[in-house]
Amino acid sequence: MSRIKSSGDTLVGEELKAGFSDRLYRQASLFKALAHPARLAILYHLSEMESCMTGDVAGELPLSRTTVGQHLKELRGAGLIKGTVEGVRKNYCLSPSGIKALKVASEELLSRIDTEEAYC
Amino acid sequence: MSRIKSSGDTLVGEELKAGFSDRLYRQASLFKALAHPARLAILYHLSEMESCMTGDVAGELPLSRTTVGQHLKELRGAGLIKGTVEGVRKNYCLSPSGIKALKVASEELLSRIDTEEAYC
DNA sequence: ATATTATGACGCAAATTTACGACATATGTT
DNA sequence: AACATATGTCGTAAATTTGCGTCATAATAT
Repeated sequence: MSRIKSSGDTLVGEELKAGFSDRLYRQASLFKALAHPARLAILYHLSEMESCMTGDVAGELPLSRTTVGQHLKELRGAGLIKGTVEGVRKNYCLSPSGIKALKVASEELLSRIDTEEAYC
Repeated sequence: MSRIKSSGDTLVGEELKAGFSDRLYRQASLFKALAHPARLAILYHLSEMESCMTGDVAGELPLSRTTVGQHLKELRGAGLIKGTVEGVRKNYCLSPSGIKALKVASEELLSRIDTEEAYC
């Protein structure tokens, strides 16, 4: 690895990792946020509920509240969801801008690699 | 791992993991294949070259030949690329069916979570 | 003030991923 | 046959991810 992992992590600043372009790193982290069934489940859940609390989701998934909290944190870090405090609880919902970024990234990738025939 | 990784692998068997639906697991593994800059770089490279050898890609990336080989293996496992033997070397290229599956998966996800306004 | 409730943060263990060097194998060359 | 070339496999080390229990904190309720 030898990757320099700073503190902020969320949307901070993409610091000089090994040798790939920032764009690749950015795209990869968006997809990484989708690379776990629990996170996909959370996104789907949020799309149906329009908003919900950590405890809520935890009840729906085969995972502990703490673990769900971590996945929520990662989704938030990727910018795909955001949360607002509402008294004791926190309300999470999909973040239009993050979803948009994901859309752009996947469209860019797919438009480049989409092909009808195999060359080998 | 502990995953039974058979030969054909791609859409094989999805055996009993924790508690999410097979569909979520399948989608997640497709996205996981895209969750590393090196793998994205390989896909982009293949889209430009139409086909290429392991050694080739390794030359383009800041990684050893062995490591690139592992990433190629993962992409192949996800069904996104395939390779044909050509004498001493192996030729890799994008796999239309795998790309198609990815396209379907990301379209499904995006159509479900796409939203104009934030609910919190 | 004292419970109760909902969360995030911290610490830890197990499982995975990532990266590589050293080998083994197979195909062409000379 | 002896060599060089292109790959895949194995073993290993380091870094990350995943999952979860335990605490600390903050907002309500009693």
